[in-house]
Amino acid sequence: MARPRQALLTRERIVEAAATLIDAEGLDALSMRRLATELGVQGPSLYNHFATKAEIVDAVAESVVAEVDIGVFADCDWREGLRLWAKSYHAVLAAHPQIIPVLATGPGRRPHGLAMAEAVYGALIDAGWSRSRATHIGALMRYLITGSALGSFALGFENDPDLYERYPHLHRAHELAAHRAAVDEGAFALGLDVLLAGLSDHYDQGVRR
Amino acid sequence: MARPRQALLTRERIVEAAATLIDAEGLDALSMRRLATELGVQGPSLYNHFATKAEIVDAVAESVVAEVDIGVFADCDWREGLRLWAKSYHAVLAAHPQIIPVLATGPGRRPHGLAMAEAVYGALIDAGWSRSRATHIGALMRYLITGSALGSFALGFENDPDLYERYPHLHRAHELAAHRAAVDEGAFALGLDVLLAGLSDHYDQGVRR
DNA sequence: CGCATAAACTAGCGGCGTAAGTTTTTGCGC
DNA sequence: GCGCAAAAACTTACGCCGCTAGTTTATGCG
Repeated sequence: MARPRQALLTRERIVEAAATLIDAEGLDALSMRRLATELGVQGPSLYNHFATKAEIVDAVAESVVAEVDIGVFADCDWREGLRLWAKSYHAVLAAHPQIIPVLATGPGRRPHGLAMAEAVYGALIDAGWSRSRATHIGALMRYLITGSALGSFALGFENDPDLYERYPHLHRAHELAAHRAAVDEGAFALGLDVLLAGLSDHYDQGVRR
Repeated sequence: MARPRQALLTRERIVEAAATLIDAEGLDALSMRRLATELGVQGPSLYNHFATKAEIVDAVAESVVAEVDIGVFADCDWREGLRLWAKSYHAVLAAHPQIIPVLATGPGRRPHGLAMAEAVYGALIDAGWSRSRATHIGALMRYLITGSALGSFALGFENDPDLYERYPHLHRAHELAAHRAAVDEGAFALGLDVLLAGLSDHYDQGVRR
């Protein structure tokens, strides 16, 4: 086949297929040949639309970030805005767990990522926080959100009681594996409450820098 | 060469070389052939000592975790113990940034990882926190520590002023790239202070579950 | 109508993790 | 002291991978 009368691929179709594949089978399952097959095409044809595989993965990450609701900062207290945004972000990551490592480590210099940073940072600045404090608070929220999403804590415990015999306090740790999601939810909720309450105290006492 | 009179490889030598390679050139630079070359040996010989590449990476991660000081919980308040442990963990990650993605996402079912979990969880239980709260607090600290170490926040901003023209609050964001380490340090310090202060309040008010 | 461009193709390079089978040395049981 | 299994290196090779190069053909603009 040479050039078809109607283009088989578009950037949108590629990103969509890649996102579906990643969601269903994980990051490792995404290869250029596999993705192309999924689209009814030969591997290298993808390079007519994206320069590298990393660009495709980036675009998938961007499409996920785009799902986060950043309209929540309008007309509400910065505390409430942060809380709603964090919950929205958290929910989006929970819906797309396989892409989280990319979001946790990757850049994010694409429009939606920047728009989100702008919204968070802007809300904090508008509330009266200093530029450096706003930056720190934004980063902090990210640590909490992506960290709980990575779910690495409970994930580390295998469902094997024998493993923990030597560690008295961990003798029930194997039960954690079954409750991984609940642990991360609980830790996330606790972290969100404690952080917002603490920052709120600083704010009310005028410590904004 | 068949079997040499003196074994060329040991698990220790392999892990050490892998750690050095990862620290110096990153996770992507670690391939079985490259690592073997570094050890003066052919690629597949490594499989006489480790079953898979993942096992080697795991062992490197374990050797990094082993550097964290978990003796800090002895004879001190849980708050001070957590703070000292967090700072030690943070410092270790800062010294080995390339391995952080593995620690942030990976299991951790090896002795040193378990010993660390035991120490943290045990200290919280001994202080009177409920099992579920102790679990949540441990997870929360991990989010903060690994999140700030991943340094993904400031990393996302390229040193290109033009990029931010459309985002009024981000017009100085490009400066962040140069201060990535400082941002993560600041956010980590803020997070540690706020979290410990907040948890301390809960504790003093008897809210331990 | 002509032609640059776009979008598919095929072929192939170098690298990857790892499996299989070979050779030689070691060290233990008889 | 000897025989032989296990250990530890080797070579070869398979099937992936990301990506490059060059080819073909349809499209759409001047």
